[in-house]
Amino acid sequence: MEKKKYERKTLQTQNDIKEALIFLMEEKNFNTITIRDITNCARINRGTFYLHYLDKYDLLEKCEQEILEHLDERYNEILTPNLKQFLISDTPHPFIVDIFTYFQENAPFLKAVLGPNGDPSFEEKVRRLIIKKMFRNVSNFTNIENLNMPIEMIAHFIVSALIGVVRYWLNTNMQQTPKEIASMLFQIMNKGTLEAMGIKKYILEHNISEEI
Amino acid sequence: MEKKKYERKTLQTQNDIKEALIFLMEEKNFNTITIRDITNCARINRGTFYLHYLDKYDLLEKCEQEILEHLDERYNEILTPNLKQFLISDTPHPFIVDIFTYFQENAPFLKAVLGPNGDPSFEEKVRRLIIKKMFRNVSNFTNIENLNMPIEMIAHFIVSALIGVVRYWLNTNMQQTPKEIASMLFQIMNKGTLEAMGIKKYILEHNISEEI
DNA sequence: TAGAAAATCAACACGATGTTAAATTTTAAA
DNA sequence: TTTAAAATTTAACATCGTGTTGATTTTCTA
Repeated sequence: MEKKKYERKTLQTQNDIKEALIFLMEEKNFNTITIRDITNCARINRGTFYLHYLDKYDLLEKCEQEILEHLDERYNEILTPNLKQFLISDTPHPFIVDIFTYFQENAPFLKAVLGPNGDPSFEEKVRRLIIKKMFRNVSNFTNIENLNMPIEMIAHFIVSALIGVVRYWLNTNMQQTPKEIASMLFQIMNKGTLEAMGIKKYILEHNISEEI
Repeated sequence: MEKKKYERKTLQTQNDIKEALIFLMEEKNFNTITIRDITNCARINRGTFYLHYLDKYDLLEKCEQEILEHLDERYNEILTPNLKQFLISDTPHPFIVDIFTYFQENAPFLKAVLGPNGDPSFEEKVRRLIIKKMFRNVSNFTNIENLNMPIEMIAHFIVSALIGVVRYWLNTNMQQTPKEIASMLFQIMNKGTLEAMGIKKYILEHNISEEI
């Protein structure tokens, strides 16, 4: 109680700072953003910034940590779902739908931090988190030893593709619902890319010669 | 002739500077690297740096541009290959093999610039370049209008997955040959991820119940 | 409304930046 | 080997962002 006396004001200031950072990151590179830029944008004194954060990297990391912790908490209870839906339909795994939903809720920050002026170490942290969640039980459903490539490689393939689709989706202003985009993602993953592009079908129908 | 009199020395200095940048980027964040760090590492005077580059961002961009131009030139003559090999075998597209080969040749720089301390705008440029090359003729092999998702989305899926596999490969010190890793990538793309992970087969063999 | 917490303000030392002019070293051609 | 041009070095400079400090003002809430 006594420690949280004035926390409303503090939180307001910290929120102003974070919003200023997100606003600035949408148009200029994080490297070129100065503390003064941030405090001007947040309409606070430059000294105030240092009452809350060590430096701009500390600020960025705390913004990122917030996202990562929410993502982590949000999916700790999700159990391994019905596997059949992977195989017989395009119904996406609810874990993936929730990822898109959460990314949609935090679109401005994530668009900035995953964008060309963003922070590649954040993307790596997201990759690691998702791989941890998605692949924790994978050995229950396949013999890893029998595969002719490392399972980690497939994991990186999937997670990079997932984040790539997220980035595409954010950059095209989220024309699809989270469920729709997750369903599209699942179609590509399950059918393979050639089938998803309709190339297999087209070649059969048009009887394309072997050499072109 | 008269203009290239002393270019050997100039090129040597510029090369020293670039090598110093790559060396430093392997261990510390680009943002935290100073001009003095670079010139100390390259054993040249700090002022000399400014005879060659505007600032460290100019240096980074010129290093990146070199890679991108080589990538671009290298594949301008590659024709659309036999499409059947996409469908009936795991023989990877020579374009993809060449990407891995070129990335292997420039592993130290690419590992650094695609890594967590790297430059996300470079990855975007690589994505754009590869999409341009890979998808220039795609409408010859499928009816884009009939797809139930945007072809650009599939393009971003594929290219992000490709770069994800490249990153995995670089970070695990390239245990596979370019042809091997490209072949693995193609297996995942063509079979789909579930089949590549052996999950379809496992579930059929073990008769796993619908709910778990 | 009084007291405590938070934010502001002004001033400071510090270090990296980018520029300059003069001196020095390196290079390649005569 | 000499020599003139080119490249680099050196030292000095103003500028800017950083992070800190102590005194002051504003804001909140009890």
